[in-house]
Amino acid sequence: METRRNRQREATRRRLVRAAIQVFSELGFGGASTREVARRARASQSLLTYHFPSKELLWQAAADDLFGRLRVEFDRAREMGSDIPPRAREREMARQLVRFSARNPEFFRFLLEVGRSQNERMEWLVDTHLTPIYREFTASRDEPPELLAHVFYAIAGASSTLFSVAAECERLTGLDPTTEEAIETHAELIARLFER
Amino acid sequence: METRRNRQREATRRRLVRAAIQVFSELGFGGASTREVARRARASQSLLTYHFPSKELLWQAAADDLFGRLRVEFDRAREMGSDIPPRAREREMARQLVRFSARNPEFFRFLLEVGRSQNERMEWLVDTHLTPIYREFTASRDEPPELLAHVFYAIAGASSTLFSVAAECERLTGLDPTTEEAIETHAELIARLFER
DNA sequence: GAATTCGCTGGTCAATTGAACAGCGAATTC
DNA sequence: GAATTCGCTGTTCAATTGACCAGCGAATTC
Repeated sequence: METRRNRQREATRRRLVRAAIQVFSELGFGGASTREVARRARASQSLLTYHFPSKELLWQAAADDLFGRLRVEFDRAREMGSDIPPRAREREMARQLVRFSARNPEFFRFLLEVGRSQNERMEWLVDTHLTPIYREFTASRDEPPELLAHVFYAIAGASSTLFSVAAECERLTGLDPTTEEAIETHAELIARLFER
Repeated sequence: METRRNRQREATRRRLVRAAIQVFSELGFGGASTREVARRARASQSLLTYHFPSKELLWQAAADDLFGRLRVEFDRAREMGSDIPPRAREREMARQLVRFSARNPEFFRFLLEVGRSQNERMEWLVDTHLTPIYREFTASRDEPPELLAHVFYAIAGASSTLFSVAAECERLTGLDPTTEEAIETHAELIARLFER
């Protein structure tokens, strides 16, 4: 039911999840504190634990949100690309991936943080969110099967690293990766790199 | 002087730094605790704070060690490649980078963790260690200058991501990135990708 | 319009954190 | 061989952590 309470409730949860995504992606799971998340969402820590009874569940909610965004992007891209020849479609998909990475740098930071070691969060993320994505990837590609994993991580890394370390990149190279120009340049580079 | 005390001292510090690299790369700076580092080095926490008075300094020592390994690799590669034609040399450099990433997955995890946000550690790492490396990179490449940063991070990401998330990759794709075969396959892929 | 639900607050808890401290005792220096 | 250095230990401390709980009061339901 769409009561005023429910609307307010969902708005609050969104604020909390958004803050959680930021803090987790900046500080990692262990480095992030629930109080810092609450602070950024302009909420009390007790409100946070009310909506998300444990840090674990908060992290899962953040992951759900991020993968939801990717899902939206994917579906839109597939729809738009259904009538384009396969060669041009692959190029466009690569471009879209770069643009997604630029708009959601937190996404790959999540993946990189959790994939480092064997732990429950990694297993949950793989089983819940990553496996369906990888399945789609393998189905859309015609590389020999023993190369699929290599290409997958090469594309992912090449597309996202620039945006994942934007602050470092700017200080090191002078390039600000968040500008529209930088994003499109990178998209073009990645698309060229992985064609064929 | 090479006294017995000094030898023991250096051995202990090496043990501590090695453990620190592991823990920092797995849990990030904020997630890592000095007690966990000490535990893995089979030392007491007070011994750790004796050799490295603050967590910050321990982290710097770990970074110094990791960049030292890269420096050794670089120098060796440059030496060996001095009489090879530039085209083949670039290929071999790419291969060496992949092998280094495979043997030192902690290296890029460090970079990715620290580059996420503006903070003192990031600035220290860029100014102390990253800048000289990036300078060498730009000098050895003949891309147009506005592409250099893009290529730099594309190569870095494509080479290292597979090994940075080895645990995740194995669960997701079934491929164990730590095997010799996987490493060489990835090296070949990256070398082909970035040639020309 | 009375009863009840429920989003939210403030306070509290044990556990963990990074750091500091006073001492011990074997290795070194004189 | 006496004096001293110094690598190392055990303990302690204040601060921060994730989680829990008893209530309040406006929105909802009856």
